[in-house]
Amino acid sequence: MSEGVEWAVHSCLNLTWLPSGQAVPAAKLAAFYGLPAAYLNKQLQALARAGIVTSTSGPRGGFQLARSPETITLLDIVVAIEGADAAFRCEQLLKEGPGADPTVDYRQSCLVSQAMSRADLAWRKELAGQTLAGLKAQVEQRYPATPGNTVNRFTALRA
Amino acid sequence: MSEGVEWAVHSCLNLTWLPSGQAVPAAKLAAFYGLPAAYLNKQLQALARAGIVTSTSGPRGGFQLARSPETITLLDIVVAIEGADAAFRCEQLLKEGPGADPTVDYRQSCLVSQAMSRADLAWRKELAGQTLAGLKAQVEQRYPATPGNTVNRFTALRA
DNA sequence: GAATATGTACTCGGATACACATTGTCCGAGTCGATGCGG
DNA sequence: CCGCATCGACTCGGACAATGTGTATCCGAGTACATATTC
Repeated sequence: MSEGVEWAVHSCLNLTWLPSGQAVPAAKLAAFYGLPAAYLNKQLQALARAGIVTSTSGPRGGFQLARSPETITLLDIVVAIEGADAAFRCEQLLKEGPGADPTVDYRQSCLVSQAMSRADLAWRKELAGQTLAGLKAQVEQRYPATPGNTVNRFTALRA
Repeated sequence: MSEGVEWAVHSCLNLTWLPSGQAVPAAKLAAFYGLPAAYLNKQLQALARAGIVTSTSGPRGGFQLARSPETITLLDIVVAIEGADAAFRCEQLLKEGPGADPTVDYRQSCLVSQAMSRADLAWRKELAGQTLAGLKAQVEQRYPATPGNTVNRFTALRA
């Protein structure tokens, strides 16, 4: 899986602690973890295309969450970065096998493909069950200093 | 995910229908689906290293299942080809964040990492629940002609 | 003093290189079976 | 006829290229703010 997923999730989480309506430039989100700014920008663009964040140009511009953290799941973020395709893609080998029917879509009927799809579905279900708001709550309960630390660092980067 | 996984699963499944003790060369397993022989051979080597199949050199040599299909899961095959690493690998971004503790292993304590691990675990659990024997039984029930067709094609390839 | 035109700095966005992993190919080491020879 | 040495063909195994995807970077288009100018 692409490394950008991790960056995107942590960056979105950081955005949840900032006052609503405030945009943060990619450069600051990147500096927060010492990441390459231009490349993180690319990932944020993907999040913007997926409707997870909104982007604003010019001074005082940047990125902010497009909707409430309760409505953003980890799956949303992963799909935005990695694409919607399943990890296992059936190439329909059975089309070349004995007793093959050219009219059949083996992505549906192949039992191997079905088993892989079930696993993929279980994975997606687990990710879809975690919202950004839920994650935020967990962090705040376990590490109460995090929200304050985060805001402080962002203001410090303002220099 | 690597395409070799699909090839490996189908090839292993084909092996379950052949008489026990009979080795099949990689060239025939590849010809069965019209795959590049040398590259499939590479994947079969990985299965051999993982103890899923055994390899025999020389005439009448080839590959055969190393153990009973009841003891071979889809997860075993996927791990043999793809490696044991999880799809999401935590790079411990939090080490660069505010309030970071250098002695902490954030692959364990980071809640993002934990959520991703749970999803990965659900995926693995689903794959581990499917044995080669179970898959074989499903195919035989739904497509009773498959075992015969498979053996016939392999003997035809003997020419 | 207020409104407006202008300049400037800042931000995203896409186009452009680089690196690595996956995919694909090839040839050599080893092994088994067949064959021919000798007993 | 039987046993054995030799030969040959077949198979895996790892080393060697080609390709595609992910990673990283740079520069241009657009925007909002601040400033200077004019009424």
